[in-house]
Amino acid sequence: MKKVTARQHAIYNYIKEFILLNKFPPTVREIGEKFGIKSTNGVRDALISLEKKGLIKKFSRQARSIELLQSAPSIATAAHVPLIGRIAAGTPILAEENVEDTLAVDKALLPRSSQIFALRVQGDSMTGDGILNGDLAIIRMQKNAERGQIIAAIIDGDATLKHYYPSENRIELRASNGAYSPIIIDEGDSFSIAGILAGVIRKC
Amino acid sequence: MKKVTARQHAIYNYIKEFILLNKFPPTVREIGEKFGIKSTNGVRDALISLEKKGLIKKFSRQARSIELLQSAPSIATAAHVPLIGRIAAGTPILAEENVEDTLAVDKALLPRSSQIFALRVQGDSMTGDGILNGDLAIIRMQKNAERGQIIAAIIDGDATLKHYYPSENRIELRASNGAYSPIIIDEGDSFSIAGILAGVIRKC
DNA sequence: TTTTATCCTGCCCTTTTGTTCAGTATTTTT
DNA sequence: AAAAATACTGAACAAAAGGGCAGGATAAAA
Repeated sequence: MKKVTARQHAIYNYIKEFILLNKFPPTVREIGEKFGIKSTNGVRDALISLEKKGLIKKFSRQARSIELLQSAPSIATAAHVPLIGRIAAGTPILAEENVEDTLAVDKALLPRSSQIFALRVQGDSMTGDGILNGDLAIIRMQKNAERGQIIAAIIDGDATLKHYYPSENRIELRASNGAYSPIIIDEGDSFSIAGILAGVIRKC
Repeated sequence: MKKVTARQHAIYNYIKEFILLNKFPPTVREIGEKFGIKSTNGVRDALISLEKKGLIKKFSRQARSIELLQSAPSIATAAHVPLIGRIAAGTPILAEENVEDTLAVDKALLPRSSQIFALRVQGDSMTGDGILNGDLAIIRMQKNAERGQIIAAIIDGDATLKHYYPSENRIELRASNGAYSPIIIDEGDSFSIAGILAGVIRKC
């Protein structure tokens, strides 16, 4: 029980191709037919070997239950995040009516274990941070932020990106483009933090 | 036979989840068990409806052979582009030894029907265009460019992003950060256009 | 109201499919 | 050389799984 033999590898590859083509794994007999193995037990031996070597997983007595272990890379790398358009008054951000579309993003670019959404940037107030008009901002949902971080702020139902500078009794939201003056949020104003900036995606 | 009923949708969703979890579709009985349907025929009716409505495909008399049709978006919206590290001398850009990783990108962000790769931006010479150090630049492969476009240029095996300004007997590659002077390429210098900028992805 | 579709039960049948047992020949390890 | 793993045949078995028939109760559409 050392290496994967050529035969075993061929069988493994066939299973892989079969799944790619059919979306479900082949039966023992289908494999046997492909390789001219007349006894189901011949295939069985190969499958047991492949399982011992950690290439596949079989679920006992279940039809078409071969699972490939080594080769998971295909789909797993992309996550789908909702693209938020306008935020309807009184609705949570991720409410269905706010979702304009979904966007595939590589998981490596996202923080794990938190809710994420995307927002289309309007205006050039954040060009100083390399965020241009029309960019998609990836936002990690959270209710609080640290001083200076770039946050997605909800002001009167509109979402904007700004640097967060809180003080005693008011919050200052600063742009990174010198042409814009800070927005001052006083107590009682309609304001909330939707999340903090986790990434930017641009189509040129 | 019009809309998908709530029940049918629930069953469809269960199949979807099951596949996600197990990598292979459930049996008729497994579905029935989940929903408290005691007769396989109860499930069968639902599956026949779902098939009529084009949501699934069943292969007759084959175990675990339900295939989801509508829910292709999960894969279809993402494309995998190679992330190019250093470009080994004399190799084509997409040669395997140059590929550092692969990156999932939403197809909507990519130009169709052309070869695409990604490049990690080194340095801050293009901050004027909102391209920061460490950003991933999405490049559409092509050998020529128009004046002023942002290109990925290969100079002595290294790839850089610059604005392309050709003239009679030399090429000027301009940065968009004022602190950098243009690079002048004379005839005979090792230079080639790898492609033009098609997008930017940043992780904050 | 009549028809059609949905969503079931219950029972039975047939096919599909995984498993097991008893061997055999060959190759690889130890 | 002996032991272990590979790579099968062949037959038989039992469980798993899909399909069919005969309804029934509701709900939705015509």
